[in-house]
This record gives sequence, structure tokens and C-alpha cells, in this order.
Amino acid sequence: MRIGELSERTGTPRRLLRYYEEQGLIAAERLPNGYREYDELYAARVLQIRGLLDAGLPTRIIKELLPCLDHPRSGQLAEATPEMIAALELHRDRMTARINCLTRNRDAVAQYLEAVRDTSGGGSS
Amino acid sequence: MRIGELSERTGTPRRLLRYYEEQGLIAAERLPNGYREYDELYAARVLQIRGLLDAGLPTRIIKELLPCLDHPRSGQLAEATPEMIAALELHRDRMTARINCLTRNRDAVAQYLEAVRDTSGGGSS
DNA sequence: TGCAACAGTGACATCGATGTGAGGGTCCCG
DNA sequence: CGGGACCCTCACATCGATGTCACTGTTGCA
Repeated sequence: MRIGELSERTGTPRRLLRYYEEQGLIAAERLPNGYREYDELYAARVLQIRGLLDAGLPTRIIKELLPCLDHPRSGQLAEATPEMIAALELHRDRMTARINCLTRNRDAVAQYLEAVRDTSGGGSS
Repeated sequence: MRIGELSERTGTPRRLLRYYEEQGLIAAERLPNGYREYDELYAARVLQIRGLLDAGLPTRIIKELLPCLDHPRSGQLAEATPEMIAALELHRDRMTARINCLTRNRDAVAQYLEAVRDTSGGGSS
């Protein structure tokens, strides 16, 4: 598919798709006329990128993560230098910290909402 | 305590403490000489703010969340307009989405690391 | 008295993610 | 052939979080 369709299917401005490519997060074939041509699977990939960006990870780090999110069991995990592994462990731990922080605060918000619900008129939904 | 101590205790540049104040996330008393004076509990508050910022929430939203994270059970939850409640529910759901996204990807990274560990020499740590 | 350490404000710079527009090709359909 | 919809690149603007610097006032101690 071309950039317009990918944009529509992922709800992502074309501008950003080109930006992600510039940052090395995605890669597109080129048609003879210079148009980008995307494989089907890029729709999911773009959504994943957007989710990670939205979760606060910068493109630089997402770029490091993507290769190892790609082939979850595809065998090709030989080219992992000790530095890369250390970096990934660091990212993993930082993500865990983020998750914990978000969870704590999300639960606090939820608790607050429940308290409000109980106090004021008993809403259903 | 004054800004220097709070800065040191939270690992946050003074510049940012003033910025958070400017954004309405924290408030400081003023000593007669104009210096900011912080209550003890602001150390925890600042760390909470940093965690949320790090998790990708903008100050604008953190400002909305803080009041209801403050008094988890302090009773004062009367002043909750339906709009505020709706906004909080939205934030709660968006945080949940973030948590899920982060968890999914963190687990993928962890799985990858385990696979690498199993494949190459069996490390301990 | 003078200096060092700390505080204040204000302004400008940076960096990453994103918006927007100019100027110019390509494709298709009438 | 002409126009509309799509694509390209390039560049500049914006916005939020943060860094940095300049200038000034305050405190405390030698």
C-alpha cells in the first residue's frame, strides 16, 4: 500500500510516517515513480510505534527495541552484543518502573472515581 | 526546606521545580526574603510528578490528576463536576491503555532477553 | 568588609514530536 | 489535454520539557 492508505489505516499523518522512516523506525520500498510502498505488516508496526511513543519512549529507544520485538521467536537473535543486551535490560527495567508508576496512579484515580461514585448519587454504568 | 534541598532530595534541577510551580503542579510558601519554602511532603510529590512526566503524561494532565491523588481518602471529594469526572475516567482509561502497551512490549523485550540468555552461554545474575 | 553559596527573575537555546506550506512531479479520468 | 488526487522533498513553525546564562538580592562566615 502507499502512504495514504497506511496513514488512514493507522490514523497517523503522512508527515509522521516519513518522520518515522527518517528516524529508522520503518522502511519503505520505492515504486519506480518514487512513491513509498509499504508491506501489509507495517500497519501493525506503526500502531506499535505510536503506542510506545504515546507511552513516553523516544524514537531513539524504540528503534533499539523494535528489532527484538520483531522476531519474538524467529530464531535470529545471534547478533546481540553484550552492550545491546545491557541496554535492553536497562530499557526493560525502566519500562517496568514506568508501568508501576502508571499503575499506582491509575489505581489512585480509579479509587477516587469509585469513592465519588459511592458518595454522590449511585450511578450505574 | 528551600529549593536547593528539595532539588537535591528529588534529583530535580531547580529550574524544573520553578517550572512545575509555574505550571501549577506545586506551590511554595515564600519566606520574607522571597525564597521559596517547601513543606516536607513536596519531596514525594515532586517524585510523583517526575514519574508521571517520565511515563509520558504532560503537565497539563498531571495537574488534573494531582488533586485526586492527594486526598486518597481525605473525604474532600465533593467538588467534582460531571465534566471533571468524565475527564478523569478518560485519563484512567488512557493510562490503562498505556500500561497495557508498555507491558506487552516490556514482556516482549524480557522474552527476547531470556531467549538470548538460553541460547548463548548460560549466564547467572 | 568581602567573598562564597544560595536564592530570585527573565530571556534565549535546545531537542523531540508534530503541524504546515511551498513548489513540483505522477496518475487517472473525463 | 486538463484537472484533481496523490505523491515527493525541503524548510520553517510550534509546543512542551529542559538547559543555560545573565543579572540581582540575601545570607553567613572569615
